[in-house]
Amino acid sequence: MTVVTRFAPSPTGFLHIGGARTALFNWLYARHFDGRFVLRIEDTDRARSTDDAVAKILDGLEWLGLDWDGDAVSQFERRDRHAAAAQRLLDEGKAYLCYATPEELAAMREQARAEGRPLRYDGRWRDRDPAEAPPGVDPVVRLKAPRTGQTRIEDAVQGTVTVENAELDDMVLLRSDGTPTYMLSVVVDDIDMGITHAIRGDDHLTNAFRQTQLYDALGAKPPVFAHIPLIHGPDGAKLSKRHGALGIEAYRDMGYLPEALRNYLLRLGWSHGDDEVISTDQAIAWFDLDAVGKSPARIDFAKLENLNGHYIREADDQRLMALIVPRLEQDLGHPLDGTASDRLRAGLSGLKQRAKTIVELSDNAAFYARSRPLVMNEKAQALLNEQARDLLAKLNGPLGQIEDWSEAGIEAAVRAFAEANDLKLGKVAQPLRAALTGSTTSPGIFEVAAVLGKSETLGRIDDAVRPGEVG
RNA sequence: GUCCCCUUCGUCUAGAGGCCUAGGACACCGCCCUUUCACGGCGGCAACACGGGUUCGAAUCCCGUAGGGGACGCCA
Repeated sequence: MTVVTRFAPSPTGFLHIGGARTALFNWLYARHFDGRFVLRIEDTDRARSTDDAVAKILDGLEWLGLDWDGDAVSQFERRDRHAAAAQRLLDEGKAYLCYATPEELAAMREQARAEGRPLRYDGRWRDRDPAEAPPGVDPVVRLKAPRTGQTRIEDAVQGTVTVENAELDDMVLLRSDGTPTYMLSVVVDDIDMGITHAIRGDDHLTNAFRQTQLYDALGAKPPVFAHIPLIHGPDGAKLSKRHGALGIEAYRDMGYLPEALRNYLLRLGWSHGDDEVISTDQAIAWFDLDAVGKSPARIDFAKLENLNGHYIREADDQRLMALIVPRLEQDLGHPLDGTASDRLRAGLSGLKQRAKTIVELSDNAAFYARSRPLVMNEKAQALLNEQARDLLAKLNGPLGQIEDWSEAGIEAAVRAFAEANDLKLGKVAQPLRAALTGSTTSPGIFEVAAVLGKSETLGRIDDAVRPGEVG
């Protein structure tokens, strides 16, 4: 039997980090078994679903590299199919009309809470004659769920979980306006779409019981359920906006690479021995549900950053250029010219060793793209005291004489200069770095000078030597 | 409140009765490399929630306690 998994987000917001991981697990599972991974938009709540949210979710999945098979299915468009299923259950006596009003139900819940009883519908219309229906009330359709015995699910992650049927009430299938509820839609769609494995957040575990009852009523076999633990914030509390329940596009904007996020999310709740850096191909080869943990995990940005740094170092230069150039152009306020692009390309391998995010990479690359005179940051300014400026002024002579303007040639000249003046290399290199980059940290300074070229290097040194005299 | 689930270093986790004086990774702290910052290398700090069992032997099995989480909608 072919494995069919699905990701079924409701388009009421962005694709958040938990949803992204759920999608990833479903995707990996399907790819591992050479099955299908389908996408279903759960848009039955018309008031809260927006096209914008759908677009954002699709974009997020694409960016993450999680491709789905076939077209995304709109659950709302299948509402007739869902309603028909409810009607069938009604005809078969497995469902009934309930005339309890929302106000009535709210009162029921409130009273139950006050009395310390479980909060559930008491089934008052379950066996009542519809002839007693109050006038002017549109009924909902409820499942006539079993009241005795137990419902059991064999969860691929959580194991066997059992609940007394007495704990469950009769769920609403069709609302009073005739539209299907989530519970009904999910089950009917999962059956119709041939879903074999429902991998989703642990918050759905209790839904799985009700859904199992519905499967029974519909005479269908439930899929394999796999409820994966939720992701918590760094403080252990439920993930909220201030933690990182951000849209996936926020992670992109913070400068994370999709493969880094995939790797990070994969390791959150899943493991393969001591392996940490796991390529997507390896993940597909190794992924299975039995290695998914049962307890919730906290999100840890430090680890994500570390992984991101790793993938930046591995990334192709061409690709990184495409990521940083737009950022730089925005920062600079103008398009980059050919010289700037050439310098970036030449300096990139040195830069990417030192960046943990694309934002950092772009910021650290800016000095290659900026034109003279450079703005110095505070530390660089402090470093360029009178003594350092004198030194740089003296250094310009030997640098100007260099024939072979290469990293090695420059290094040889600077080292000779330092030796001749009885200085440690650092005494010369740091002022030089400040002058050339406007900062006290950068890639190797000889590399920087080589990339900048002779005249730009000499010019930047001049600017630093006479800070007040330039524009 | 009711039901369900979870509990190994700060964090993510390895561990499926003896291989555990509990391993790895991130973070943190040293040292090395070094022109800075990174990378890399070496070393360090640091955990089986608690209490009872079962067993020759328990992080691993059972029971309880505590803590945490989730669900309880005509939301999904």
